[in-house]
Amino acid sequence: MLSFWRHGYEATSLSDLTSAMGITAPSIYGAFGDKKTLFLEAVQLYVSGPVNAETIIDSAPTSRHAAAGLLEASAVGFTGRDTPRGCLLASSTISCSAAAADVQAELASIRRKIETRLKEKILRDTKTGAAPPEANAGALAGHIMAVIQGMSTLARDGASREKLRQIAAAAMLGWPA
Amino acid sequence: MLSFWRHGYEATSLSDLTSAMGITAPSIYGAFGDKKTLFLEAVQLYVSGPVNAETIIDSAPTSRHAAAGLLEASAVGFTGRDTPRGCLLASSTISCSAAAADVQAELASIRRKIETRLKEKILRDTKTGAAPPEANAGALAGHIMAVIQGMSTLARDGASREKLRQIAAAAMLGWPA
DNA sequence: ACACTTCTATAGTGACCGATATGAAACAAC
DNA sequence: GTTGTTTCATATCGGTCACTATAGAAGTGT
Repeated sequence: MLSFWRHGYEATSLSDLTSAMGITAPSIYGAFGDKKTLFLEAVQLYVSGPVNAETIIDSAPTSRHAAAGLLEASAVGFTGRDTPRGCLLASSTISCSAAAADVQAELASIRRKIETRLKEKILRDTKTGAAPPEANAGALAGHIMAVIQGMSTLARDGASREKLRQIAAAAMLGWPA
Repeated sequence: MLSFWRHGYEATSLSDLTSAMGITAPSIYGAFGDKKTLFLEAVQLYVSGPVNAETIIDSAPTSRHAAAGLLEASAVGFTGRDTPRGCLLASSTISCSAAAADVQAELASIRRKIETRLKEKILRDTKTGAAPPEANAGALAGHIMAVIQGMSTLARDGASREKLRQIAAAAMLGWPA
């Protein structure tokens, strides 16, 4: 999975996987079917890990806390010592061939779900008074998602955890109320 | 070049290029040397085109105008009718094999140059009074770059030009002064 | 001990990758 | 008209891709 994280879906070859996992190709195909399924199961592990977006959003008291929590988790998670830089979900199928368009769409769908969940959290806050009623929930959620995507690329380019934290702080400067 | 833009550096094959350019493989190698050089020349064309980051930054009256101008140019450029979605510079080497690490580093260097130029514009404004002296130039510039990176991915995922404009507006809400 | 199932490794499938050697066609010089 | 040079396409290079057919090893039940 680290190979998928580091090099992306298509640039990771079966021989990369066999040598990293310590098993041979027929075992992989017996257990997972094909490369695509193996990748999507790795993604599923990633997005439902101990620190995952849905949990952060749902357990936050307000949408502001949710946004800040997502950004902080990203700053930490994208610069881990024992993992590749950046985000598996954000970087592994950004550009790929037409043959992988369905995998790309699958990951885009996961990203959209996270954005929608954040947007609805903001919307609820505008109704309860925890956020100004005129706040543009779609724009705010989209902005946070864009920043997270960008932090992934910056982490891959070598940005430090502290730099990502400063970017997160700059992103939260415009949060309403 | 559109093939590089749409599918990225490694996912674009020589046969994609020959059929798109209407010439044969030996002609490409005679003219450019290899695939890597051809790609980097395409990137050079892209980043020095009629609407390019350096010009936007340098011709803006203030760093605030520069940031807003970069975001607006991104919203428009990433959703063009006759070009692939997103940004060639932001998406074509996000994840690639170890063999393309040098190409990846080259594009990262170009992105860093743009960020540095924006940061220095902000720094100058903090000295002339056009921006508050306590503004964190590095964080602000990094934030704008992250948003642009993220807008590229969102555009690829299908976000409309209007959606990107709203994200840009949300990103500028926190701009100081 | 023996038949049977399960698992995995060796070896190889056709297809495509980036990059070229080779030969034919077009053109310039005289 | 002949020669030398340049241009470009056909055909092919070795290598790697995702994937699998085959066969042997390990384990189980009786």
